Amino acid sequence: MMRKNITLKDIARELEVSVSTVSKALKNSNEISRDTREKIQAFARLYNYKPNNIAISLKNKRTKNIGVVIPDIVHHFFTTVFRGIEKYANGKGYNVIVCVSDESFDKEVINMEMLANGSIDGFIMALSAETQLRGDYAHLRQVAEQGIPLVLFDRVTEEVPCDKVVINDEEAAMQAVEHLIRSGKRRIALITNESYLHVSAMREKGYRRALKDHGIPFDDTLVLRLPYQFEEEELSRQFFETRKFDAVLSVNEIFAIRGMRLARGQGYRIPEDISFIGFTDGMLSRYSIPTLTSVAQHGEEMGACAARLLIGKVEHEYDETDPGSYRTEVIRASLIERESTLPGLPGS
Amino acid sequence: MMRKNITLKDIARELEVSVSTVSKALKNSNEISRDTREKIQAFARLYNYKPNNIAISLKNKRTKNIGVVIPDIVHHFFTTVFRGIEKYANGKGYNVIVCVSDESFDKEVINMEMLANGSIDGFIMALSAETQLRGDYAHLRQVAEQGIPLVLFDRVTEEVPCDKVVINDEEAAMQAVEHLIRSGKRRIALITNESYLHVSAMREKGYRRALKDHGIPFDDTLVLRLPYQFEEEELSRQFFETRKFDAVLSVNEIFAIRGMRLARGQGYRIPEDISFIGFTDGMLSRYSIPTLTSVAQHGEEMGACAARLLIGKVEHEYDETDPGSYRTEVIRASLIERESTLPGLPGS
DNA sequence: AAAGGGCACGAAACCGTTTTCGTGTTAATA
DNA sequence: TATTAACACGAAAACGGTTTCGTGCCCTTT
Repeated sequence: MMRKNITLKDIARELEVSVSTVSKALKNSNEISRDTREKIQAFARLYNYKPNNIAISLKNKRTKNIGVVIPDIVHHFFTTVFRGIEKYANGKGYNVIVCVSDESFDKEVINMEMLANGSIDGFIMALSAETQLRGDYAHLRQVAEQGIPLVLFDRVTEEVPCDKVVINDEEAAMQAVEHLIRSGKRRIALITNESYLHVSAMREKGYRRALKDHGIPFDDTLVLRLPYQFEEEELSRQFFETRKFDAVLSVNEIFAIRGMRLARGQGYRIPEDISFIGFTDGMLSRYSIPTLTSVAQHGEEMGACAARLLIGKVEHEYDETDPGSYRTEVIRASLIERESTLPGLPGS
Repeated sequence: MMRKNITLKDIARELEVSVSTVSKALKNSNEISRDTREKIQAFARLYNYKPNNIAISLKNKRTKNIGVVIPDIVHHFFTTVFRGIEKYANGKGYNVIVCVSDESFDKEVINMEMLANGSIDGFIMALSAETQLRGDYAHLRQVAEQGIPLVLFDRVTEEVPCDKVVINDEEAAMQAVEHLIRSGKRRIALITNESYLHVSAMREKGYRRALKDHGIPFDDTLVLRLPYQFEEEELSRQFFETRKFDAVLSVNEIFAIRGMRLARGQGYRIPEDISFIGFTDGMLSRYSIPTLTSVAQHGEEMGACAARLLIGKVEHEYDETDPGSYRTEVIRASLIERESTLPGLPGS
């Protein structure tokens, strides 16, 4: 006895009034007499009337959906951001459609096209690695031209004019390195990925600047560049065996954790012999042995911020050709000190 | 110069034909002459015509969206399942709308109602803790009555007739305990959460059965029940200080990792003095020290299976009053052996 | 030459709302 | 009593498609 959802027309027929009357009555329009209103509302309640979202969307060209396109969902940072987005959006009555680009340019394009034809009111995205590598942002510009608001977070590019939410990567890396220097370390290694990721480049920049500011020469042999999320044990092993350093800054959590394991395996004490700091304060940092000092990115805050910017654009008019109407919000990272570093000197 | 998306009507006006002709031409209907078809198609391509998804949804009462309601998104297992759902659904041309219930009954209800009015073609859900605690499934039944297909995974209930995807929790727990027993352990502790979660209850059942099958008496003092995701260090500490055991089975990863840390803190060697096995094979299991033997739940497979079942129901007629039309798929868990357990005796 | 049959296209209904613009009735005003 | 305003409601268009059912025209057939 599957009772299909009841429509305005059904109510109108049953109560022998017109659909327009029903529609108005349900919105409590005082164009309709008190009597009729109450009768219609009672009937609607009785039969559990719920307006059809699709029809409403078609009518007012607003779906109350926002599209989120991210490179990966099984990833602590992205899910944290997503939580922030979802919470804020839900509070504003929006639903969230997620598409995963899997770090692939093509999937990113396809996903955006699927959604850009009426399914959503705006996009929140982090660019896939491949997209950043190719530097092809035509699909983003096209969406912008259609008048669909777009907010980029974390994995952003300067080549597309839109709202952005980033962390102060360069500064955060600097501060992390300075923290190491203050605790007496001088030979500081960097573990990063092949640098087509904008964020990695920024972090490396901060790393170099901190060294320079403290008169420590940059040594390229102390930089280990690993393929993205590829378990290249051999490269790392060699690095830890042949290079001498007393601290490590890693652009992500995994590389740091794997580094710590290798270092311990080779008999180093952490943090006495080698200190470690990683970016992305996830589960691993909190539960590793030793626990990992890390740069917290406040993903939930980023997500909420991105959603706020997007919904602002969706609900209010703006001139999308005016670069001045776009904001870039910086969510400041903070260093969470744990066992993998020595405390800095007091008074700093 | 925001050029809005072009519509059938625009094309029709420009080419001086009717909308129906345009519609048919674009679908390559041979009701339309070759000439006209080509002209219209060329024009459409030139102006980058894309049909409006919302209009299509309204017309054929199919949104090609599926709704996923899960208790938490910053959670390795759920995101893994989600990835499976997303991949399969995307392959079939579906988009996925995610709502997070935050383990709250009310949010679960509200989210479902938001989506049930035309936004989606079907639901995939894992029940919130609070919903299971209350045992109130009216919102699920209501959705089913509306003819909206529903698939439950992992956090399921027998009280709602629908498709389900579960793991063989009881059996997997049994096998884990047997693995411990085979490696010579006899006093096996269980760390679980307050058992209104169906899965936890099942795992405890398997734990008990394994003990019984091997003639080991069940000892209630060896069961530690922790509040859900609540960092109750004191309870755990007491447990590890006052009870004597040589192995631990934990219903999740976190409890196991925290247990290992406590045990090591008290001078126990792992796995020689105490072995550990945890459920949910996530990041922590792979990177902890020692690495944690764990029961892998194959989340991605579960997700794909759930999506397959759902889309099957969405696209084909079925009798929702016939219990025989519902399937329960069991995805078998597998034990991943790592450093936290001794290998079982050979030949087993 | 009349009948029949394709062919190529258009009109219109429909999906479920919202919203504008009448319009008939009643009550208040001049 | 005639005018007008307020009131309560309905008709119809609109959102952007799909689909059914005509229908006019031309060509073939008897």
